Amino acid sequence: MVTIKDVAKKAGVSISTASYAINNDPRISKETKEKILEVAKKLNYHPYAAARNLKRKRTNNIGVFVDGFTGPVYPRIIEGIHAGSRRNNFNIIVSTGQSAKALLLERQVDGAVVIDRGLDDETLVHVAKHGVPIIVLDRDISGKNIFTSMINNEEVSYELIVSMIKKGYRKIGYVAGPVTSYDNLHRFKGFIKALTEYNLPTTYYYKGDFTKASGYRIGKEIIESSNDLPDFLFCANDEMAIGVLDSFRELNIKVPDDIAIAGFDNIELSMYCTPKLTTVAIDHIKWGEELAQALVDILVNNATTINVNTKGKIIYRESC
Amino acid sequence: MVTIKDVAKKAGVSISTASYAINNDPRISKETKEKILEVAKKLNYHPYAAARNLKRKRTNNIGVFVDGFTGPVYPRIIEGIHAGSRRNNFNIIVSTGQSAKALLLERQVDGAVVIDRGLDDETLVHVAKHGVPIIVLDRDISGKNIFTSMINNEEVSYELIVSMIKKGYRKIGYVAGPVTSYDNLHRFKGFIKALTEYNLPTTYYYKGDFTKASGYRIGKEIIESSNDLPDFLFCANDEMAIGVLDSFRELNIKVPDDIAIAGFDNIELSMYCTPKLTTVAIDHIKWGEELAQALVDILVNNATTINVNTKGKIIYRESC
DNA sequence: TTGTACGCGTTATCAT
DNA sequence: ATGATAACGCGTACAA
Repeated sequence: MVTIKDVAKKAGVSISTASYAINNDPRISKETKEKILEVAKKLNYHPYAAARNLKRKRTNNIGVFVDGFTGPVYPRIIEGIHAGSRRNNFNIIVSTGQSAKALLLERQVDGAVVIDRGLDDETLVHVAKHGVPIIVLDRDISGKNIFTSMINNEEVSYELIVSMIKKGYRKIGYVAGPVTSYDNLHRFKGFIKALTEYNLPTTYYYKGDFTKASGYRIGKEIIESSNDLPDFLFCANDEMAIGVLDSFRELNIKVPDDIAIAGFDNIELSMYCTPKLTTVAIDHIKWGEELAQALVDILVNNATTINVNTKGKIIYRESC
Repeated sequence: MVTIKDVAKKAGVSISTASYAINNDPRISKETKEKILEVAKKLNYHPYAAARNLKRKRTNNIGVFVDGFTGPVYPRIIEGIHAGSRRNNFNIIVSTGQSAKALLLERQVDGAVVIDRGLDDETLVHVAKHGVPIIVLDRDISGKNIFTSMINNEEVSYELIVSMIKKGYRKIGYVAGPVTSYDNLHRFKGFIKALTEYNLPTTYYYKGDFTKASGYRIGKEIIESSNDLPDFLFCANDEMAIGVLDSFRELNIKVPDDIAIAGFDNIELSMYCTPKLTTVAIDHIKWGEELAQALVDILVNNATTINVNTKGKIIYRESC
């Protein structure tokens, strides 16, 4: 392994001089600096992260911790975070599950964006308290050095429901995500607010878990086990909406004529399913960029608050 | 920050005893070990990765470096790699672009799976030579400590084309991915082999780049700028096939009646587009698991070869 | 079974 | 402008 020692020796300077040159310290003369950098290049020297991190007590890595890598939403947020991080010379490390926990606990990242329900509150609070700032998405948790960023779920859901009420729908149902999801919770609040305001029944409630499979199951159940059908279903995300669509197609329920449907997220599939899905669009990439910038501000500029909130935009298509 | 020193002091033992206990060294008595672990737990001690890595000269991290996080294929491979890594107590670090390069060069990973055209051969060869084993996918590159894993692209493509020839298709076209792609190259070879064998013209060739947009463009061009149309189009991946489908729909070309289409990858969308796409299924998750296992074998068991190849399976649907 | 002491590669303080 | 050296936290060879 080629170390800074080798560079120093070959360049005929001391180790500290080599280090200064490599780290752009101004007190090194131009010529020696150039000489050293040239040697470093020739030897293909790269600082050894483990040693540098140990000494500096930071890594220049930002962690992005997600539930999983599949799915239509996370990849886009990550893409954005990557762009924002690189602009600030931070590397991004994406991980999940136990890997993510280890990376956090053993301090292989300086800060993190967490969209991973699998990472327990206790761990997050602990590492945050000890100096690793954390931004959580879709989660209600607070503590020193923990920040949250959200979508205006409640407002936009409310707006969507009201617009459907004005179109004449009266028996409006909600296909819910997991109760642990902040997003789900606030979409539901908007839904309830609209129905309450218009004195409509709130009994059409179906419990899913954000997966297409749960939507499919719910679609079947609604049709097969009840004769009081809703006329419009607001699904807490697109994937469930598409699952419902699948089951309705099999059961010969016409959308939107028999039952109208809307989703949330504007995933790619929502444009390709039949009928095309009315949904709420989120600019996930831009959101990710802003998240990274906010984290960097905390890390290098000692910012103590963040203000990253993203606005959903309703996109009307064929399903309602 | 709580260090092993704190643990040792609180437990009333020396630093090395604490270290032994934490690392399961057999020479520590059961009671002292339990005592130490208890104290570590209470203090919420976690070894500091930077220090441990520096001393051990390894990180227990496996890097997964991809072109980008979006798209239907990578996330599934990553999911598999994660599962395989965790089984062996390795953490996975997913990254891209400059972040990935830095992570490699500064040795923040012990080994890596690379599916990132942006990482140049030179970098890969260099770090591999210096002891970081690399498995590359969809790429032709060789060197010490560099391994490759592939799909049986050529065979399965050949098989697909032959089956179409037997159905009576004669004017068979190829919608190509980037020429830098090994996958594309071998799918093309299978295509050519079949056509040559059956004495069919190989003039229907269209140059895309694996994106849906390029497929869309090609679809338009084929119809608008030529009066000698192919009767079957084999697309080097599903995304381009779906782009072609989109353009054909707009141009009122019936699939498969006017022109039949097949893709490759069996992405989720291929089941939802109209008509449903005939394609080649790859079990990406299983592939990822095997990749991780192979890398671990190299890392801990000093394996010097790998044998991870995945077989595509043709799935006939409506598009041909 | 446990403790002492050194070294990993780097940065940074202090002296020259 | 440059060099000598201590320190970061951990693991381990060796001594006891």
